Amino acid sequence: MNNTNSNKNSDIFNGLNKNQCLAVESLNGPLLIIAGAGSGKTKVLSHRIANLIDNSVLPHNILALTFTNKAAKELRNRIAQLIGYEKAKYIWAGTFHSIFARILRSEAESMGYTSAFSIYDTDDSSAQIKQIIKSLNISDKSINATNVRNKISSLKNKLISAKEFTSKAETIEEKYISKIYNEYEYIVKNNNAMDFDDLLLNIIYLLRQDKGILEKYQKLFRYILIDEYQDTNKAQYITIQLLAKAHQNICVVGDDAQSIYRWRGAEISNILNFNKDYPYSKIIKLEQNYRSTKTIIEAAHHIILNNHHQLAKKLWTENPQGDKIIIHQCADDREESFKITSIIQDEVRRGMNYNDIAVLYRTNAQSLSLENTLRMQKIPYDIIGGISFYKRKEIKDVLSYLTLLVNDKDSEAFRRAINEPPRGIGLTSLRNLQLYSEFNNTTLLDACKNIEHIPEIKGKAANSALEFYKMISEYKTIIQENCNGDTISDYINATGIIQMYEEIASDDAYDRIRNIEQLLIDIDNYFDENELSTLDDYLQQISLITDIDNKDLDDNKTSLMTLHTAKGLEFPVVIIVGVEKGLFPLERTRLNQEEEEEERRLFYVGVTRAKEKLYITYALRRAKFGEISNQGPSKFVSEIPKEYTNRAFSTGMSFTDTESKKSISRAKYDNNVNEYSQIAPDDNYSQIPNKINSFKVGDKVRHQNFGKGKIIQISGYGSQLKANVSFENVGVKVLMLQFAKLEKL
DNA sequence: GACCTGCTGATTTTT
DNA sequence: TCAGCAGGTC
Repeated sequence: MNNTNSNKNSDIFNGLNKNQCLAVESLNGPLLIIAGAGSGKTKVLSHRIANLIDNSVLPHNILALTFTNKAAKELRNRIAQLIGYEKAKYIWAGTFHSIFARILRSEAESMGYTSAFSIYDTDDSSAQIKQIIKSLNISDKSINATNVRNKISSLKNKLISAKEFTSKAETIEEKYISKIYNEYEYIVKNNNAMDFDDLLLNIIYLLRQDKGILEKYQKLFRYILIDEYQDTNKAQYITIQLLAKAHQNICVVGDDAQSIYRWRGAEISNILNFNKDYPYSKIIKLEQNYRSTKTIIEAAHHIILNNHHQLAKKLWTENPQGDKIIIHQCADDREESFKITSIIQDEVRRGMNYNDIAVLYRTNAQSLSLENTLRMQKIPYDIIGGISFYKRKEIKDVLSYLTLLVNDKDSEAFRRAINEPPRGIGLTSLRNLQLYSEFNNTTLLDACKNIEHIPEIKGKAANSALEFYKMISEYKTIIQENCNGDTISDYINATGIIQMYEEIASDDAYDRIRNIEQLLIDIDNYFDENELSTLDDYLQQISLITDIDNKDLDDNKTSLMTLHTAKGLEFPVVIIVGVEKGLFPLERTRLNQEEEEEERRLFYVGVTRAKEKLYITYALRRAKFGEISNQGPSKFVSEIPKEYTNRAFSTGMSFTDTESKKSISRAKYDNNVNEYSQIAPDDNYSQIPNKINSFKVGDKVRHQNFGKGKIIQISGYGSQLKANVSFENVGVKVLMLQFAKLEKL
């Protein structure tokens, strides 16, 4: 094939600038594309892939890796638009984690896993580590599960195995960590599970363990494209090298100025040294920005100039000059919140929609006081990020029940499921089950099956352990034969978890039931759409998606999110808040040049999200950990040349109205339904079957578990419709009609 | 095994 | 300030 395209397909090159064309044309050999913010990176990637296919490369020979599902989805859509879905679907386009999981699944046996291995998220890992700390009897205060998990994760990202770390460990703390790390490695493998880091690591082990396998994938992935290359860690870097070694058809796209994940192992040197790793590489710079006004681009440029380590480039745009950046100094965080709401209101009055506006902050904690004010002023908003749906306790519990059906080795899933609802199997019984299973080399579930051989567990505990086993194995058969929304729903009902929350009957419990119900609806939809899929397909897929992937930025709501989350997005109006000393850049980065540069890149990312208007706010006083702290504007503010800014100062108004603040400040965590914020996926409940509206006081009914009873009171409305039912055998229960499946007698 | 209380420590978090 | 959890009590 020619390196330059002779038979230009007009669609592929339509609307591309010179450098974009160059990038799309250069098909063979190593290529580094430095793509500044808003320079059409995804466009270039998708058009380059289309061009590969236009030059007779088969879709399944192309590997395109991104960091987020969102980026992957967008890339896939754009490719499909260019070449049609039929061809596009064979391209290996996805996140590092999902593509690697897919490969590992098909090669699982050769690595001592089954293809239904579980994928542990950070919470699962932490829980497992907590368990290990307990079992090793480590009482050292400095050893806590989250810290150890982070430490182990960063070791894994640097490809340092437990064994290797053990030989290096010097301090007492390191020795403890190496002990935990060894145990963790062993247990997770034994659980037939991989954590997020393992997905990256095991690929390397797989490719290194067997030359045949390496060659197989080198041949398969003849053309490799990597998005956000500046964010790759060592494991990803090595995998890419292994795969690209033979053919060197590797194209990486990135922007060192937007590298903001150093703290989780990203090595900016990977992009800075690309031309050393691949000596014959071509470098193409995309410097024309199509997103922002001249003012914003110029300001961003001056900010990033303060960083020393970077690749030379200068973003420019043909867009209009645009408005100046407005910097608001506020007396305190209360006033800042009001300022933000008035900015939003003004912009809406001028014709913007709420969803044209984004508020970006450095730390999640900042969203709280902001939310209060937004609610009071009736501004519709949506928090992006934060607590994920899939991390909710009840969701994880239900998923654990499902996991046990496909991976009975998963002790983490077992531990979650066994006592939710409480079955009278406490810590002591659990420990005995564990001892038995370790001694006899069986799963915990098998230990339940053989409960009669464990004399330490008797009575109620023994009985319910056996029942637990029976339930799991019964549904394992049912769901293996017939995997769909109905059988799974039956199973979850049989576990008693919904009934448990019905009995608790608090608002919180009803929220949890609704979340479970939402999950069951999702599962039902999944199996409707993917008839050939199995339960482990579903579980692996779900374990790699995040909340953000499901957020609908098209809803007419203002988005609130951290600066990190905002990467890759754009909004006509952006408000960066809390740009003050000690908060942004964070206090602890003050004396560390590298960390400060990363904070500056984060600020740069924030600024370049704005298309038309940028606001920056800071407060002179802020409540921090219950104390008032005084600070001035961030040094970043003064790095923007004055010619691009307009400054506004505090009016000196004082806000003493703290009552309303208190009453709603918890709402975020309470997951309340309200008309201004969509935190839980509540909207799907607007379609309530009419059936439940037909119940009235005095009706005689039957409940699956509670038997016969009579409705004595009805309260709530819509999805919240509840009935107080007096049952013949179990007394009065409050039930949500939507889920109680009451039968009219 | 479930519940209460008092202590601790608190960045960012693509997967 | 305030959520999460370890450790004590019933």
